[in-house]
Amino acid sequence: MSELTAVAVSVSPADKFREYLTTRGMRLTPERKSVVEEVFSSHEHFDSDQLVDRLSSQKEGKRVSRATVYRTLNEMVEAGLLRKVARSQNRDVYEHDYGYPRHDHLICGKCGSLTEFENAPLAGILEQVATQLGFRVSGHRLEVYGMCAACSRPPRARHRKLDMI
Amino acid sequence: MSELTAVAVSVSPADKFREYLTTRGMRLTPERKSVVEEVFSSHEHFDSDQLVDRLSSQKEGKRVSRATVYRTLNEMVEAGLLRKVARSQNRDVYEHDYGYPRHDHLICGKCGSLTEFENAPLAGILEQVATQLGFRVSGHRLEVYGMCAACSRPPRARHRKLDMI
DNA sequence: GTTATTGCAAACCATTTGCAAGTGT
DNA sequence: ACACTTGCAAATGGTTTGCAATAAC
Repeated sequence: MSELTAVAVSVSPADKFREYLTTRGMRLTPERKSVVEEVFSSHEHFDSDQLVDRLSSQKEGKRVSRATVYRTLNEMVEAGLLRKVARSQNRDVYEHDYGYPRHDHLICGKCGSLTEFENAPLAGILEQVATQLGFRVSGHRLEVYGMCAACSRPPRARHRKLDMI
Repeated sequence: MSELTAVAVSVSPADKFREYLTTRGMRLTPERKSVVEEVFSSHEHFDSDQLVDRLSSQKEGKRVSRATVYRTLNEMVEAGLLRKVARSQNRDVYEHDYGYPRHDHLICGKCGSLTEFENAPLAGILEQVATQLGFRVSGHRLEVYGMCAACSRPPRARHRKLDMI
């Protein structure tokens, strides 16, 4: 078993961030560390405001100013740790882009739930289309709108066809 | 040949808008008419600012205040005439949603330009994925990010130096 | 020391809104 | 008269930025 592999998968978001910061002559300060750790403590989507709240309710000196949160989030996007996934209620929404597989979303118009899915052929199609138009792809965002399984199901027991005869 | 068909396709955006406005007890004022007509005078994507400019440079009394442009654009989205297609340079970008085929976009991260494309297999894939997850699709939004042909080209190549000798 | 970084408050900026004056019926 | 509209200017609200104080190297 390769040690390299073990090492590769064990690079924490904070380490990955430090790596990126170093190449830009920047440091992984306590504030930035707090932000990265808080962000990667849960896989939920979030916006800047929610993150500031979560950082405010921390025990001790973990508080980080709103300005620094914004600045750090931008750096994390640049570093490939986060991705702006959508705009909801006039706010940027982020999700993990590191240690998490690429995926797209089914968005239920009724209950608002997000369902993630992966589809390999998709990327191929996009690449092909883009190439034809001389466009260099760096990423994409795909949101499929409709109604999720739960919301499609009638609230009560389903009507069995036989009952209708 | 059916007259009904002829009538159906001849409904102008302005008429469609008036129809919608009427159902809400609103009127197709000269200002609103100017906006609709300017918007549908070209198939290009546009943002509010560009539209205000276009309306300002009109000959006579066609000028419409910024506030009214914003208000009217929102109504047109509600009426199904326009669609907010993306956010570019921190601005909402609109495109025709009436009398125009469905398509997706390549978005250049450098110059912000939008390129449209149509791809039939795409819808099939989405339908298939969704079905597997019990999701009923009603629509989607796909934005492909990257760099457009013009921006990928080295700066020199853009203006041909030979012409300047 | 020098350079990066933080927090605060102010600035930004696209979009929205309150309101008084105007317009069509 | 009445209800809808407009344009102006002011407000909103998420995000960015200038700057002086602070911390890491």
